[in-house]
Amino acid sequence: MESRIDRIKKQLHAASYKLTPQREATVRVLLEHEEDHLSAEDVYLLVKEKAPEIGLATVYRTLELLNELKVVDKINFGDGVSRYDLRQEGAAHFHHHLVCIECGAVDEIQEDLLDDVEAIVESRWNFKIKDHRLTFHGICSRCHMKQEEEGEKGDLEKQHAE
Amino acid sequence: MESRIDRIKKQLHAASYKLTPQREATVRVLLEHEEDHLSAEDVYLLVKEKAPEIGLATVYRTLELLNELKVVDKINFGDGVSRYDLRQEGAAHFHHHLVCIECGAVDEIQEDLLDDVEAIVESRWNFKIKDHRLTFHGICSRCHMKQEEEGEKGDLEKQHAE
DNA sequence: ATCAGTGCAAAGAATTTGCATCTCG
DNA sequence: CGAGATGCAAATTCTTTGCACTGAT
Repeated sequence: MESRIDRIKKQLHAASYKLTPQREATVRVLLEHEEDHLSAEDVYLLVKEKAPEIGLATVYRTLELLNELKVVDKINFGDGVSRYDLRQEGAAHFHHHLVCIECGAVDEIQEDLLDDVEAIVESRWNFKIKDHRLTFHGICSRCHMKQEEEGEKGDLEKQHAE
Repeated sequence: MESRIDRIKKQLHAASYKLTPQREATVRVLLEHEEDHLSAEDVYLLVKEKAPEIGLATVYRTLELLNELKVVDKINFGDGVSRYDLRQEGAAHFHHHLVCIECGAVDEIQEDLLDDVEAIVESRWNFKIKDHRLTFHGICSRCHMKQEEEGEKGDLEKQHAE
């Protein structure tokens, strides 16, 4: 069976780029941290564990390249750094994110859910959609549960607190 | 009738901030360029026309403040700079954007359209949504039309081109 | 008089670029 | 071999911060 990395290799070759050890190491890190929304610096530190000679500039150049090839998507959650997220194989569109405003966790939604909305936008605004970015900001299930626990405690403590 | 700027003034005061001339000038620029997705630098240059002594740092500080007060939303279209978009008065959620990958134009969608999707996300992922960011990337109606015109020309020119 | 707000310049952080050197195809 | 890729350091770009000063209440 053809591995994920082999297919990425082919994509590089198809666009006449070389598969250098540095690029391979970078891709492997991305594959091993698929759900982690790594920044360039994060990727750099992880790649460095296996290929210590690599430079940060190379990581930036590789991520930029992978972004062009649509192997990764560059995303920005508003915290000053770009993050790089592997695109699901065969996914027509980019997946969505749930950003928790309490704990900062970022979860992924692979389901598209936007078909209806996109149909409306395409027809009503006459806009040919090629891709999308959808992020929800709110309270994740974990923080939600935590708050409920504290809420129970809070009921008892209310008399003492300010 | 109470003006938009008066209401922003009240919001500032409610949070015990002053509406200084610099802040007022900044807000006015935002009001006058409501659809323009200005960067901090853009705002700075525009404010400078009316209040030449203002410093860039003050603009950054004001925009940050307005962002905290939810008067503006800070957005990022992936071009390295943050942009600041006035929130519609009374809008529960942030509006959406259409970014044209041909000409770079950014149009706004004030309609929410996400009610159904949000209901699904809230129940299926148990995530309490507080806000969202939705951007579509594609070809805007203007570029679309332009391309069709060129397409017609193209049919005639095809024999000559590479 | 106080204290938030300001302007300026310097600092900081993220990313890009120039260039000599190396290496994949 | 030779174009493309790399590593390093310097340069850029965007944004934040320190600090002395100003201006309202």
